Amino acid sequence: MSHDRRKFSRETADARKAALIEATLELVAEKGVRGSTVRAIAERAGVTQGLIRHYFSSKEELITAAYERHMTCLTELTATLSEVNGGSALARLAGFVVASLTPPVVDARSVALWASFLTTVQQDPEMRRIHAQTYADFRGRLETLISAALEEAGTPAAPAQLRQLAIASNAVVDGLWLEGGALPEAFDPGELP
Amino acid sequence: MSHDRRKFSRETADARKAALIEATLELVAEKGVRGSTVRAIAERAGVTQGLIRHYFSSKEELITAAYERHMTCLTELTATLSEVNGGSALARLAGFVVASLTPPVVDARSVALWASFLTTVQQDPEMRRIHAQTYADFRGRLETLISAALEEAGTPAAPAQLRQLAIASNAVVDGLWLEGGALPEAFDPGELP
DNA sequence: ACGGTATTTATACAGTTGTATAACAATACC
DNA sequence: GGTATTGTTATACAACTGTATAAATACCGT
Repeated sequence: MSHDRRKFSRETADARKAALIEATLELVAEKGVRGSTVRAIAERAGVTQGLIRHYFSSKEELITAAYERHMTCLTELTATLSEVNGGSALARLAGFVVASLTPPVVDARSVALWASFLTTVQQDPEMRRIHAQTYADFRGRLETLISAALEEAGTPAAPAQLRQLAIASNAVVDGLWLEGGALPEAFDPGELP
Repeated sequence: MSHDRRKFSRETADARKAALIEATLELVAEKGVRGSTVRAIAERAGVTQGLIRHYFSSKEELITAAYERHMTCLTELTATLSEVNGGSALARLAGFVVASLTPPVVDARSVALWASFLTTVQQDPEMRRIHAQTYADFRGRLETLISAALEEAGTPAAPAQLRQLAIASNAVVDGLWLEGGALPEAFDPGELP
């Protein structure tokens, strides 16, 4: 009568962590951070709940890792998508902006994740750190591209001005990204960029 | 040794409900819906947890009521603020849009609430209903103002076109509102409108 | 002043949650 | 093939959460 012990196969640490993180992101997008229980996450990843603690020392650490993965994936995705149109510095800058305002970067799930993580970011210092770091990375890439484009145009800018330009561009892109993801039906394809 | 029973004063049903709803909104903005426990809400409202069930049949009903209150307050606030500049229909329309894109309507807490409620709205039919209703109300006011402004300009529009105009305006306002509240430091005062 | 009412508090309870630990078994290694 | 390693499961536990109910007390009408 004792329950049969469930079959399983061993996976590499990286594969398991990735599966757990992906399951976490799916669930957080649907139910929020507090609604994503370790049991539900484990079930979606196809494992039992105890395994989470084998790879992450706490739920908080898993959430943190998932947030970091999501954010870095977003900027890497836009960077990769923008690389296809090489050519002039201006074209590369334009490609980066367009990529960041086009699916799959602009995406309802990503905005749902943004919303779900917002509260946690406001309250947890480690989440704040990751937020600041990933934003700085994205803005840094933007700044580099802007700098190259301005030099190419023969109108190079001072570092302080560059920084301001990057901040402003980042704000516009962020806002439009949020808007596009939150109200997907409100825009024709290509209208956002 | 038995704990002294805490003193209390009776309040009207409306006052208590309002206090409980305000406490709920504060907490939801800080900790999210699931992070806002009935005990924490009651404590912030200065009562004990049992009282919540005396005025709301469940936590879900309280959350629902708080969401509805927040949304209707937002549109009533913009409507009130826009009424000061009466005059031409165009001026009233402009006032409405400007009010919806200016503090205190544009506000970090409101966006935090938007984010916190998003997951619940996606999952709970009653929350969805309230969402649809309050959005329809806001867009309806917008449509009325647009209609009046167009008639005033001598270029009245057909109902179908009016509807489309209202939808588009609503999307732009929503997006900018979200942007202004989420990235408050990114804009100079008055830049958003 | 005083009893009745119903607002408010206090307490209890079952289900869920994150965490901790022991038991088991899939795989690598010899 | 047998065995050690450790990835994985199963189980336990205390804290927390929403809900339910009984007891108490502030206030209104008389």
